[in-house]
Amino acid sequence: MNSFRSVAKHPIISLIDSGTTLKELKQIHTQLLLNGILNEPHLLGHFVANVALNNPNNLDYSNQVLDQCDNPTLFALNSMIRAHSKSSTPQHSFRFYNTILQSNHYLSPDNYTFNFLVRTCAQLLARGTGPAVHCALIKHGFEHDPHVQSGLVFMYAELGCLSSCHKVFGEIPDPDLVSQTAMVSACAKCGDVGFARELFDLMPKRDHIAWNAMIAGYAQCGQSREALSLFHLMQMEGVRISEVSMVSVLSACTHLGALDQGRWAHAYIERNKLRMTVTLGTALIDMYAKCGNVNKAMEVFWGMKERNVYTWTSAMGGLAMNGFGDKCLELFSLMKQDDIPPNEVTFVSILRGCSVAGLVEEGREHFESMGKVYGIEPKLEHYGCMVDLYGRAGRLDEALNFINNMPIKPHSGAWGALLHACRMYKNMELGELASSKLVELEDKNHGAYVLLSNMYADSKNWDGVSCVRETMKARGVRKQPGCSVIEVGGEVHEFFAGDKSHPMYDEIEMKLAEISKRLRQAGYVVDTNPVLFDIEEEEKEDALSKHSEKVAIAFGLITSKEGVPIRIVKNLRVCWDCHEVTKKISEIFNREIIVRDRNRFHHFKGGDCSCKGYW
DNA sequence: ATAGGGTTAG
Repeated sequence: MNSFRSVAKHPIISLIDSGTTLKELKQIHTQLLLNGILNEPHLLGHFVANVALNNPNNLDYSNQVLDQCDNPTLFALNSMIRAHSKSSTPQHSFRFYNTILQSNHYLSPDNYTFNFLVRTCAQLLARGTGPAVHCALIKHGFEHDPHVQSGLVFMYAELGCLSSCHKVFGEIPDPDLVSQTAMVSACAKCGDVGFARELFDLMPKRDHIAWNAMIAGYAQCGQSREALSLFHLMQMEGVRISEVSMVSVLSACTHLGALDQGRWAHAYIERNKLRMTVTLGTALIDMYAKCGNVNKAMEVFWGMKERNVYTWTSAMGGLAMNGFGDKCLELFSLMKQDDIPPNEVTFVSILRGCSVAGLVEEGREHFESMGKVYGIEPKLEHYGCMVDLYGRAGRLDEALNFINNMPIKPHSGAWGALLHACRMYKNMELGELASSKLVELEDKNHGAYVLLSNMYADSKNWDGVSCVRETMKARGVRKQPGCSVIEVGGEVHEFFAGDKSHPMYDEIEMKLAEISKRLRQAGYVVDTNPVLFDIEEEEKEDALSKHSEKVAIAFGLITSKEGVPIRIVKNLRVCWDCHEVTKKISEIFNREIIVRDRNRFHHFKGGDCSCKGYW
């Protein structure tokens, strides 16, 4: 019917285009060889491009085909650079670039070549090569090509060079929607979300991609509330909402611990039949797991048709964070059966799983296997996990020994993990060492001081406590204010320690008094040790009852119905007393309380906590 | 015959 619109295609081109998988393309290749057709450079170029672009993760075959050709076309070589720029081996792009350069002017790179090459550099995070490619493309006269320009903005953003982004963008005489969006995204990626917003507001036209870029920018900078409110504005303006928008929305909910809004987002996705991509599924898993609903996270996980390394790693990390170390390791076995190769992030999840399950030997084996089996060099994070693994198991000497034998300089994370273990296992001597090492590395690390002071307080060494206090004062180190958030009725309420500004504060105070009373009636004695400073007992009891999570829990008890779990997200680790008190509250008020602290989850129920006393 | 902007795990 619409044949009048179709353009006559070369029959061989049609044949080549009919194949997408390697198997199909190999059959087509045989056919073409038999007919001697591949001597025609244009057709060979088209074939190579088709093979490479349809199979960016398996480029051996396209390489072989290209090798059979004496004089590959620029089109074929550009296609190879393009395919490699998106592959797991982007560095090979340069081989084809060199082929072009060494062809004795038979070929010369064009705007396509440089556009793909710039994207390769972005992918590689090539801080040295990126600017060199930029120089080369200027020499060849392509710096004013709009595709190349937006590519450069993208590349410099990936390299974290915001000033170069500004320079390139500033030289675009009349930036269009696409380059403006690239710049919005670049500024946000480099942390200047304020400027990104200014640009966004100044854009004469904004399509749904521009909105997505801005919302993602807020989400990536940790400005989750702004991300959500901009999303609501987007809805009101009637802009098209896609699965890409929802990934950022879910990410914002994850960081806020806003389970209700996350559930709403999930329902929205289903109601509007948005495409359940791997990325979106992974964002859902992460949201449910980090909002404390690990069962739902796994339900989504098992429901997915396709899973990539992000999906597996998120699910494993979620299980570990919620205390299901054994389940995390089971999942790793299945991941291997599925032939998904783990990466360095996966090993962070694995080691955390071993740590919460107390599986020291197994953790050590996984750590060893990183380099030996997978060719992944352990990084600082992994060393930190290992110290935590030994420390949590109470094997403090081995933890110290591990630190002392690290091939790279131990970072604050390693000493911090040791210090934490020292507090849990009350090893003052090692704790003092770990704390001093931590301070040596970061003299403003408040955790180093607070933990040490708490250790002194644990052993009633009040001189030690005041000594730490003096040092902190002298060095201008301030304790990070504790902050807990709780979502009620789709709204996120924030409580800072000691802050009385909440409109319902009087009611909260009454609830806190009731909690204290019922705890005392149940025979619970408030432990005054964890307070940082040596203050009067009376005040201590009061100060303790004002830790932000207790205020949030009191608020939760007032505002939510019986039987509904109370979910809190805290910016610091839970203190010992709050942990004990929350256990008791969960029993006395018969309420499940789920606290996500800086490190992991605590599911309090019936007087017990899922962390079993170690966190 | 090829190209540009938005999304996930530590």
